[in-house]
Amino acid sequence: MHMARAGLTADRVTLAGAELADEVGLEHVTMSAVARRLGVKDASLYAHVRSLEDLRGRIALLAADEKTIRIAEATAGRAGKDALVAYANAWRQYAHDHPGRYTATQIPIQIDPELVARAAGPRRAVELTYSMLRGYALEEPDLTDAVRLMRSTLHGFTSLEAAGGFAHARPAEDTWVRCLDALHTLLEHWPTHDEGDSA
Amino acid sequence: MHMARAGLTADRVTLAGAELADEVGLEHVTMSAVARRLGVKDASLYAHVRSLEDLRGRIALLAADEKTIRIAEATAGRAGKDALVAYANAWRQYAHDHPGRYTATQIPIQIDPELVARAAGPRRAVELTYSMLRGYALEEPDLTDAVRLMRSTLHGFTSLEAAGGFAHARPAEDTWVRCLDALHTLLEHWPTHDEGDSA
DNA sequence: AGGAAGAATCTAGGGCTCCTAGGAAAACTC
DNA sequence: GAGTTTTCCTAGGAGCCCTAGATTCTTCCT
Repeated sequence: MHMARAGLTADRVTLAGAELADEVGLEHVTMSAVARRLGVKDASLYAHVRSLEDLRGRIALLAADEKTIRIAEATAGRAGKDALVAYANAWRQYAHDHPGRYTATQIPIQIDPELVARAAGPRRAVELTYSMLRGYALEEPDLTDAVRLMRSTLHGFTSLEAAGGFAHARPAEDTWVRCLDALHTLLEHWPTHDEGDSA
Repeated sequence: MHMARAGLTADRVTLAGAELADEVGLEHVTMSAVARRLGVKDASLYAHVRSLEDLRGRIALLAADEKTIRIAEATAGRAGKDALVAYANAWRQYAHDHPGRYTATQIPIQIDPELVARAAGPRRAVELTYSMLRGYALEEPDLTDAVRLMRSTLHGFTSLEAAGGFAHARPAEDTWVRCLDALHTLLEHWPTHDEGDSA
């Protein structure tokens, strides 16, 4: 008699937490709530996950992996502005589809280093940005700066959009398209260094 | 005998919460912690603040006000790239000086509307961006798009920087300066619409 | 098949948090 | 100085995080 095993595992717990985050917001992802969703007592989760903070970190890494995969698929075989647009749209779409997971991405890094080492997501994400920008003729350190600008703008836009930062006057979608245009032309005409600040 | 009155008020509670947020992080701002810092029992706070969520909202509005004031002071009497740089530096500096308050800014809006109406911060912030960008020859709707791009990039950069998103290879400071250059030239050569997508 | 070893889950409980209800004490008003 | 209002308190319920130790399920060995 009695219940069959729930078949928990660190990954299943993380997934349940991620789903919950998308549904009710990351701040409402609690041990008890995840346990309830899995039909299990909260104490049972601690065999698979060290703490709530650990769980949040795992959700963040899961999100980073998923987002990276989406971007990789979207940009595969594309170059130039095509690649830029595909990259950016995949980023934004992921944030829309998985708002809870995406906000997990933003938490200041306090994740088990061993776990981070095993997750390829964040590292590959940066690499993808680099290779996507290789279509534009940028040399280091301009390339690094461009990568950072790129990531800042995409993150800032999706983040502000999710927080309701854009008043309704003009559709965010239209602004998005124009911003991508702007970024593209900016990357094509990246201001070179020796102008005004060198002796 | 007994204690003298603590002299609490909604603003004093909010300020204590804001200070605590800067010291230990917004997620550790609890009713009990704020009460302890004020030398008071946690139940006493509920005479001034509706709930923890309400308190967080008040901290967010306080931060928005303060940030706006700093930006206004920094850009006063400046124009063009001067104004742009002053604006951006004030933004970033505020995030550095008050990390807890700044992250409060990012919480999805769920603040008492009556409170929001009384706080001029967020509205003035957008107005300031508009007037700062008037130096560049932009017409609507390009102006709105530029404002949004501007805010997205600044928010994204400071947010990623605070989260440790920039590996140590190149100093974030250098990238920052170059990004402002890039934004400036972008605003001067904002891509006009009728190119490629109109019939 | 029987039983030992190991893993997964549960029960019990401590400490902390948010928040409410109602009482005591200070400050203000006249 | 008495009454009113405001400020702060004590008391307590409900929920959450997490630990310790018991219990049940699986697996695997012989």
